[in-house]
Amino acid sequence: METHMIDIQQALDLIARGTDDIIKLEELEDRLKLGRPLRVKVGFDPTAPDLHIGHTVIINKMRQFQDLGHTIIFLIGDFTGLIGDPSGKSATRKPLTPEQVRENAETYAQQVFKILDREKTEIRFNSEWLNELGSVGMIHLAARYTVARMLERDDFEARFKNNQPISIHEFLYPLAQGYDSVALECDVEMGGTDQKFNLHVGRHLQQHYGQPPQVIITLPLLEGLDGVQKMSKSLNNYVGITDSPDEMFGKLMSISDELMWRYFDLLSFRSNEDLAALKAEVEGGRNPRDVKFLLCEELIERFHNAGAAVAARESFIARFQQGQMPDDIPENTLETGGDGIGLAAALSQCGLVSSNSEAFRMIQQGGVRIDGEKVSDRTLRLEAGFSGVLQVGKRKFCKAHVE
RNA sequence: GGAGGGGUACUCAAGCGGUCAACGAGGGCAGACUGUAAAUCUGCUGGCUAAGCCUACGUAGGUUCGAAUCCUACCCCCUCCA
Repeated sequence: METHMIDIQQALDLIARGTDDIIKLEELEDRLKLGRPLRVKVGFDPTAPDLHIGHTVIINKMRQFQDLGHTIIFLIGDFTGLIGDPSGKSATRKPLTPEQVRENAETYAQQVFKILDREKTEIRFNSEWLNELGSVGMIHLAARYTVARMLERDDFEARFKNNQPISIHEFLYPLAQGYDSVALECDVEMGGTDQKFNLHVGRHLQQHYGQPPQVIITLPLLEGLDGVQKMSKSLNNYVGITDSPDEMFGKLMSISDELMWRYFDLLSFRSNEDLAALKAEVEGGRNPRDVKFLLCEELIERFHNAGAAVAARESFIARFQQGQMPDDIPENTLETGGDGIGLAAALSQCGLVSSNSEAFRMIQQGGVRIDGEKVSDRTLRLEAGFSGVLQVGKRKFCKAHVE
């Protein structure tokens, strides 16, 4: 491969865009000058195969590396998954069976190749070499790091100071992850900003094993729809990349104006000049809603297609600006043996509320409608032969038939 | 091994014999306003055959007219000392 100085500078600029930190930039430059495809590792947890747009921040970056001719190692942490990344959460993970891991990996692949180039992606599992390592190997590995250094890690330090428990095995997580870099002879490892410590351990271990230390690149974590906590499925503040176009549109429209710009920065492929222009327009009086439409459409186009994006926008406008009912209302037939059914029970059976008690509450609060008409009588019965659209709140609908 | 602290609803966190289906905060849901935004205001936030009843404060018993609150045993968690 012919490489020229100018190409390298361009590559560096592209890689650096949107990153949080690169350690070290000079080393990255040196590696690029080698003129061979670099081995770039990114690790994923095997327990959460449903990717959301927060994950795509890094996946986009992976794609950029591929476009520059480098090799992406999509590492599935099936071994480290037994430990669970100690960052933040304390829930213990249930070990997955090899079949589950394989299934999850397959799901990952389907989703991730909407962005990545399959030809330039190596999918690996870290149980491959970590099982091999054995207890003796693990002890040797553990001997490469000190407790004091381990406690430098922010979340360990905080927990230690606050008398929160830290289990010994949690120390093994960064070591195992770091060893992955040794086993794979990585040139670069990328991760979220919360991964910085783990990535550093990789550098450290590689040096012990006589390898040049990997360059580490951290990327910002995308905030969830609430704009505060990081996007995650468990917090239910995410947009899944397999969400339907309508879902994506609705969820993305619900983010705050401020957050919208963050999403543009991290998710949009628009140029910086483009974004600056949009910002200026909004400041000049353009309705931010319409700019948010652009964001929605770009992302839906990416994960579905252009037609779906337009359709989603139109259905959004019809439904929420003009108050029309959606076309795809689920239907439900309620068997009552001809006696009719109480409204609360009907709502509950249609799955619009989780219990009769909740149904009563919703009725009391004026959140229930039948065919668009607000209902306030909690004792209302739907007689046999009834057929109509039950609605709870603004977005839950069900077409019910009573028999 | 010793000493101490703790286990309360989705989460955090009060309560420490009745007025506790359990303060407060966060989250969530609903209503108003709207751009399904933010902000703000209001209400709700265990279940049921629903003005009544049932199940809930780590588990199992006990004391009491009455317990989340007292007693006993057990389980689990944390800290400190060894």
